[in-house]
Amino acid sequence: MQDTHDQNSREQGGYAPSTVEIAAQRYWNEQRAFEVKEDASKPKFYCLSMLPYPSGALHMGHVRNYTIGDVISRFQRMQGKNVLQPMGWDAFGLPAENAAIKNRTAPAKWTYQNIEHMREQLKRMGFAYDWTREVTTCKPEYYRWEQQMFTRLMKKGLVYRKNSVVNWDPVDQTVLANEQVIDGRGWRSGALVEKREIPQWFLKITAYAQELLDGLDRLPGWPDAVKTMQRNWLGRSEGLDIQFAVAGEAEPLTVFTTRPDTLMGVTFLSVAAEHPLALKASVGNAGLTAFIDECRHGSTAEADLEVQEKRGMDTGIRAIHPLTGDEVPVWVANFVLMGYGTGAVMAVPGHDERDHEFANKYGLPIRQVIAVEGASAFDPRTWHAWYGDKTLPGLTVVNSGELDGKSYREAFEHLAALVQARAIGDRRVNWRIRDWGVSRQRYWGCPIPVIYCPSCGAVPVPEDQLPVVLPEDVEFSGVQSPIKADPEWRKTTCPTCGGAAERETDTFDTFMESSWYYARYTSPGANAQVDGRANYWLPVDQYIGGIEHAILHLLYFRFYHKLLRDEGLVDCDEPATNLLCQGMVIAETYYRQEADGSKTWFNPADVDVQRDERARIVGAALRADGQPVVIGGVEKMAKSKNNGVDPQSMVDKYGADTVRLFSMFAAPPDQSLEWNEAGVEGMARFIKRLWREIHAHVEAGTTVATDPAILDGAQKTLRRQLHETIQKVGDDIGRRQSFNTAIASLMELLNALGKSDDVSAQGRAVRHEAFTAMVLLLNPFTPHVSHALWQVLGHGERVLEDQPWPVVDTSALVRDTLTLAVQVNGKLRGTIEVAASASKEEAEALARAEPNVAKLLEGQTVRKVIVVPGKIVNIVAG
RNA sequence: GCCGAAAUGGCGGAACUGGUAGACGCGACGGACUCAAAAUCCGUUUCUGGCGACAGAGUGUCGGUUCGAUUCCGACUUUCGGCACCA
Repeated sequence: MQDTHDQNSREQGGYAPSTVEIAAQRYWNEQRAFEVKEDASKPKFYCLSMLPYPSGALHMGHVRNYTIGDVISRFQRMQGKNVLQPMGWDAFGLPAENAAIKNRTAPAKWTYQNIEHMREQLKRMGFAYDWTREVTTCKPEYYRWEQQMFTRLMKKGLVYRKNSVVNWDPVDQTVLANEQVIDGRGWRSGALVEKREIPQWFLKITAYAQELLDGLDRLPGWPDAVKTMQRNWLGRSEGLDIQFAVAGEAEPLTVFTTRPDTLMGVTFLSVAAEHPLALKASVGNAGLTAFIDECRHGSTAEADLEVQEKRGMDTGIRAIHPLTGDEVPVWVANFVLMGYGTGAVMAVPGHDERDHEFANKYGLPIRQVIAVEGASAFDPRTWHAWYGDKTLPGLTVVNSGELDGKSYREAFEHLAALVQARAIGDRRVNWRIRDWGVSRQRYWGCPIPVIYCPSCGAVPVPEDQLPVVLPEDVEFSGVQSPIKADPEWRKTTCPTCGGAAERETDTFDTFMESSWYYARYTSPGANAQVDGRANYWLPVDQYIGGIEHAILHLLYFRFYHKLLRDEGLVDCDEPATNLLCQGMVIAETYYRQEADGSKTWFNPADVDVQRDERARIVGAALRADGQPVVIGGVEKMAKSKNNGVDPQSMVDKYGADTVRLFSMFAAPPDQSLEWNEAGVEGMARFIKRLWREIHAHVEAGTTVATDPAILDGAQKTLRRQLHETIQKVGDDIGRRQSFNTAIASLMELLNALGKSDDVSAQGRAVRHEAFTAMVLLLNPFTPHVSHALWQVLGHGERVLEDQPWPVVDTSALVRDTLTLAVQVNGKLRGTIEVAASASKEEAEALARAEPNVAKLLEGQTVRKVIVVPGKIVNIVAG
């Protein structure tokens, strides 16, 4: 069906986006243009965008992500590469369960419907995907290999089960995700959330921590910000384990510290509320029991724990300081986490900021044991940054007996030797990263392939019994997982002894599926997790996704790749050589304050803005009633602020090429992109203009080939701009990934072409050369209109990705003269034209002769002249 | 709180390796075409002063290095992303 916009366009000169786009898409489809096979004769290029969660409809974040990937894919194919660009669905997850409760549908049905719809939307965008490799992670033919890998890792000892803390909703009797805990309460029940320990499965990512850290140095194609965040997340630290004997206990309390040099400043120890010692001390101690119970409330999220008020209580237990033999009290503190290290830390309030705050609050002693040359006086009441900085030059240990006068390193080595000799500790490398907890107490996920046998324990499901299939046709209320509620599903027999046994009813973290999908795309239909084709395509040459995945997904992705490698399934060490993290898509928000204090949010599409005489926005009004609305600022597109712009409506109105072009033009890929419909119209104008200019050019008759030898000055200048543009667009896409400036230079070229009205044979020849190149240069961004205009230019119907990228004629780039800026004392005072061959002396002479400059130099002494060839002359005078 | 980013005209952004700040687009203003409108085309558009040539100021704030700083260094402010069960 034709929309009105197309009809208008047709009357006005011909560009009808939906006709053009559907025709191009049909042609690609018929040609199977983007299906690829392994081909050893060509360099391969694997371009991968993070797969979407099928939430219902494509949003602008998807459009942006996938347009970047498509631009890079089409560009690389035009460079002669064998390009793989696949797409799939990260189909398990919490939103399907929420939708299921709301709509009374099974999560599977909702998910599959969403996939159908979103696949059509992706196709309408014209992305060059090889759909024969599509992956849907909630299907047994996908997740069975994930289950197989897990059972193999169990046998290798890379999997273990231990107790771990979850958010427990005591009213709904269910585990909550961090997202479902709002201000310490369950989002549905409103009940105060409790921490509860339950047994869960873990993958030993810590066994690969060192390799994950070292590997970052071999990833020059990853952004430094991501590598830095991963380094800090891994958090390698060298320190000592030190044992403190506990009065009346056989077992000592072991703490890990990176600051053994401050050991003499220890005035107490802190343990987590869940620490066995704390629990033991609380028996018969009502106050302590109440405090520990209170620590159980609230969320498990680290951000919440870090900002909560630091609180503690003396357990009454006394530890023995290993150097002095003095008694030091053991406190329970709410900021010590059982999951970190040993769940116990030594407190040095003189030289640790958190301990300092804690000690001042509870009146615990504060001791200075570190001095720094030239630093302020030590005041136990007031924290100064130098107290806790071990890297400062001139740091020496004080008030510490045998350690006095030592540097950080000397004290560290001294104590390392001492604790080793006395067998009360050792050197240890500690990591901040914790093992990956993969158990989820949810239904819509991949079943964990484990069987619990009363006599054999936890047994992996044998490979010939995989997959363990998740039933899809279920009643879902949300109170409990259907496979947990069903007394029959779990019943099975033990693979080892044959006795009655039960299946694990937890499912995997959905990061598990998204950690290896990139490898599965290489091996569609393989009767293994991946097959030999993986080593043709891997590693991924360009990975594209949101910066919000900088740590978790991208670390699990790297970890899982190493697991695949160590299973002998892939050869390389890292999954992706280049990474591009795109920014968010944001939009203006508008609202009205309601009488009850709530806000009603209005979509930007329904609001008009008002401006003052200087074009500044001074207000906004709802189009429907003309009454004012409050401008709420630019924020990430979200349902809660009603500022989402539906890509479908934009494609219907302007066409996919315009939407693609705007999303690549409005901002650099790694920055946030503000959606602005007036800007979209600007892109539509550009495409329409190109369409009109090319049609007008072709209708004016035939052309001859360009003969550079006989061009006049204006023709040479235009052709130089053309070849400068070819050079810039190739460099901007291929090296800089600066798509917005590539498009800007194409707009400048069209502006220049529009200004020339040279109808001579060579004038038309240069225009023809320029239009032909432009259609190819624009093809990665606007493939549909390029497909149509290529035929208009008389080149026949082609898959343009098989046309070679335009080649720069370097002889066309030569300039006879250059413009230099002339500064006096660093301030611009004029410009001069110099011959390209001019010497520094000639440039300086011309600069001094420039009238404005000469006037300023009158009566001044020239002290120095700096000439930067081709750029600037700076005359320092006074 | 910790880790990582970002800040430039009325707005989105450009300036790639320290060398003419504001390319390109939007918006606004003026004009052409039109009976009129839409569409299209042309021109102006950082701020202040000046008829003008031009002068002064200017890239979040404060300070530094340099002949020259949006770019490098130090301190700070604000906003955004992540913080392990949202994906």
